This record gives sequence, C-alpha cells and structure tokens, in this order.
Amino acid sequence: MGTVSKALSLLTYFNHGRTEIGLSDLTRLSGMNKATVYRLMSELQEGGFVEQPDNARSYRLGPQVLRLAALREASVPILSVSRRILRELSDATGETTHISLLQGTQLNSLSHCYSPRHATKVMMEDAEVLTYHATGSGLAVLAFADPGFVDDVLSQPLTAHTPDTVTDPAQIREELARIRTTGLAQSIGGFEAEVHSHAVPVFGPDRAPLGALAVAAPVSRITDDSKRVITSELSRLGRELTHRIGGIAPADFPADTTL
Amino acid sequence: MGTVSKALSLLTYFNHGRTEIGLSDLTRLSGMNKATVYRLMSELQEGGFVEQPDNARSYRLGPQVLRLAALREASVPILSVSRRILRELSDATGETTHISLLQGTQLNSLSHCYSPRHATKVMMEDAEVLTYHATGSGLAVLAFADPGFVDDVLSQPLTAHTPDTVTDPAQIREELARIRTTGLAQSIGGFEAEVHSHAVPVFGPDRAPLGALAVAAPVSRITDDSKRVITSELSRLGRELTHRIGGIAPADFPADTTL
DNA sequence: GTGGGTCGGTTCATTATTTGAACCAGTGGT
DNA sequence: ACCACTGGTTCAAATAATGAACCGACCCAC
Repeated sequence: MGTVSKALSLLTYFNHGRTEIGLSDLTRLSGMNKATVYRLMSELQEGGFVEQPDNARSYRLGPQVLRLAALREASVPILSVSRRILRELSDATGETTHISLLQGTQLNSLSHCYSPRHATKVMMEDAEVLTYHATGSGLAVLAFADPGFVDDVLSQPLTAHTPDTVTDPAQIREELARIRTTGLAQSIGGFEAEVHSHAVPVFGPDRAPLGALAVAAPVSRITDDSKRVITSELSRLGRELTHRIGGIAPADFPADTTL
Repeated sequence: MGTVSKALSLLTYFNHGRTEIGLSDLTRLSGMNKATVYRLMSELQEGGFVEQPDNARSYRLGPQVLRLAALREASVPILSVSRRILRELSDATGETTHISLLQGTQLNSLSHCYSPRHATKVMMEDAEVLTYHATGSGLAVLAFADPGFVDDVLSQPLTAHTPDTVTDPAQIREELARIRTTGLAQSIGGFEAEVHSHAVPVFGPDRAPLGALAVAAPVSRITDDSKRVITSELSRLGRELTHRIGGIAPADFPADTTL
C-alpha cells in the first residue's frame, strides 16, 4: 500500500459516531505506527483535509472537503438533482426519503428529506454506512450489481442489526432474484426495528448501479394503500433520477410497470 | 514536500473551468513527472477521491468527497446552518446571497441562494475562488485577518478583474480600516462589472474570520433605501451565523449598530 | 494511407522518503 | 508521588517514490 493510500485510509475512520479522533485512537484503529500516523495527519492538515479544533489535540475533517464536494457536484450533480426528487417523493408519500451512493465497496446515505405530514417519522443521518443485506437500499443495489461483488458481500459474515434481520445468504439470493423481476426492494425491520424501507436502484451511464433511492416508514403506518403509493412513486422517481443524471437502466431492469 | 501533500495538491487543480483533467494536463499543471502523477492519481482513484468517467481517460473528482463533506457538516454544520440564513437574507433583500469560506489561504464561495423577486439577478457558482482585494467577501475577511496574512496578500501582484478593480495596496489598506470601523465591506464592480457586493465577516470560536456572508446585486438596483435594507439585514444575519456556529466576534468588531 | 504529434500507461535502476522503536514532556486520575 | 496515557519528536534502517525512456493507441494533416 502506498503512502497516499495510507493517508486516505485514515480518513475512513471518521464517521457519525466518531467525528473527532485523537492521535492515539487513530494509531490503534489503523494499526500503523504512531509516528507514521502523526506525519500523515500533519500532511492532511496542511492540505486542509483535517483540522485540530481550537487548541485541542484531536483531529476532525477540514473545510477543504467542502470545496471538493461542491466541485464534484458541479461535474456530477447527483445530490443537487436528487434533492428535488427527494422532496417530491417525501411530499407524495408523507414519509422520510433518502438517497445512498456507492463509494467504492460501501454504501453511504448521503441526503435525506423529511415529510411534515406525520408527527412520527423515521429519522436519518447523512454519511451513515448502510449494510447490503439489511436495508432496502442495499438489496436494491446488490440485485443489479456485479455477481462477483454479490458473492464477496454474501460470503462475509452478515451481522443481525435486529432480531428480524435476514442473515441467511441463500434466503437473500432468493430475495435478490425477486427484486430483479420487480425492480423494487424492501426490508422490514432489518436495519432498525419498526422501520419498513422500500428502495429502487439508481443507475449510472455504464448501466451499473450508483446507489439507491428509498422511502423509510414506520412499519405501523404501512397499509396496502400506502404501499401502492410508495412503490409507484418510488419506481417513477427512481427512473427519473437515473435519467436526470445521464444514467441508463440495464437491459434486465423491469420496464415501467405503469400501474 | 511529502508524497501525500503532492497527491493532495493534484486535487487543487480541479475547479469550475476544469472539472475534468487528463493525465498530461495534470503533469503540465503540477510540473511533476508523468509517472509520479499517474501513480498518485491511481492511489487517489483507489480511495474514490477521483474517478475516470466511463471508459474515458480524464480524471474527475470522485464520490468519496461527498461522504467526507457530509461528515464535516455533521461536526461543523456551517453550510447547513447558512442555507437557512442565506434564504432569509435573499428574501429580505430580494438579491442573490452567498457564503464563502477560508480554505487554507484561499477564499471559496461555497453556497448561494437566489431571490425570485427580480428578473435580473447576479448569478453565482459554488467553489469559485474569490480574490481578497476585489470582492466584498474578500475585503471583509481581510479586514479582520492576521496582519501578516494581509501583508502577504497585498504584497502579491493584484489582478484587475475589471477596469474598476482597486489594485493599489495603500488604497485597499485604507478601505480595510474603514471596514474595521463599520464591520461591513463592499466592492462596486471590482470582481465582475455591474455587480455591487456587500459583505460581513463570519467568525469562528477562536475569533478569527472563517469566511464571509455577502449580498450581490446589480449596481443599477442599489439605492439608498435598498442599501439600508441590505446593510442592516446583512449585519444582523452575519452576527446570527457567527453565533449559530459557536463563533465569537473579536473585541474590535463593531457592536450591533441597531439602526 | 503515412508520418508526426499526442495521449494514457508502464518499466526499472537510482534515489530520497518513509518508517518504527525508543524517547520526551505534559496531564489527569488514584 | 505515582502510574498510565496523551500528543509529539528523533534517527538509523528499510522501503517506497522517482523520472527518463519506452509502448501502443489514437487523431489529424497531408
């Protein structure tokens, strides 16, 4: 592994539960030498990718990442486009909606939208890691991903986030086949108890899945009627999002099932 | 310069005019060896910081930066907070508003908001570099920045973006003194012709300027009345933004001049 | 076609950088 | 007063980065 990769890998230890990390923690997490970590972090700090707040010792992500993200949006405006889509989807369904994107091998939630319709709603955080086997979004992506990648994911131990999480690879493969025929994935309480998530994949120009668009509702509020609204709107807006960012659905993606 | 800094410096060549850069261009821009650039970019690509769209050869920023930006916002929610402020400011003034943040040594516009009130408006792009001497935002930051930094900026050649750009360091220093007494900066057609920008600095917890909040209006629309609205709202919301992100204005920042 | 220019990508001996164990000094808890 | 832990630093040894030259592919002018 090159020095640059090591430095970048340090950034992967930041997440919602850990927005600030000290030098010692970082050495433990990465398994690298303390001096190495220190030097790498110093270079990242020089570039503005991390900073040390005030007089404190711990590191947190720096302002430079905001500039890069704005530029990324300028070339591939997937988040700005999806914000409009999310709002429309939230308004139509009355539920929390979110979009997640593949980043290398992991799926991250990156933008969400709440609906004011109900007092209770599913709460979301951006930049949260979504597991493939336990979320509607993860299943939606997996169903249309490279078979080799699916094998990789399913061969690793699958954690049960809740008592309802499906962790049997064979059972998941059956589910993926179902998703391939309908174009729509769901997970009932697989990631968080009492949350029913519906999701559709979003495709890039190379016909590969880029991520997923999803609706997350309390299980108790799901009825046949609400399910009909969610699936039809989700399917429609998922196609629109794929189209808007210049993507193309693969040949085996089910055509519009205009209900 | 360490290897990591070199890799990160490659990312600085991306901007609005150049969202995609080929290998040869990057070697020319950076002055590094082609093999070096290639290897560095490969590592950045592996980490998802850049990607090569489709089968193409040129590089563009990758999806990983979005995740980091979302996490940065989770720890320092300056952009999400300012979005509300920007909307309020745009609604109150009827003009285009934007926020810019210091990233190391350069000032970047990072978020903006349009007002629907007028058919003509000043258009903005995010992640655009703002010069210190020619923009209201730049002057606002400079006026409260470290004196050594001001010397650095003013000792470099100052480019005239328009015929109206003030490029005389002495004249700029006088203006900075004025800004320090009023807490409000402006630039009339200094960056783009026919654009009158007002700006106030935004401060961090260490009492140093983090960036600036600004209103950009067509010169033709500025009247005594509109000026009064802009300056009072800008001043009020600038203070609010500083406060909301946990910042403190320095002791010499003029107290609220409650008009 | 054909030659010259450019492109992205690759090679390998030379060289310079990274590495890591040990070592500081400061701090907070007991 | 002690111990454990923190962030930060040192320097010889080891490892990774470097860059000139080289490829084949592509494009354009002739």
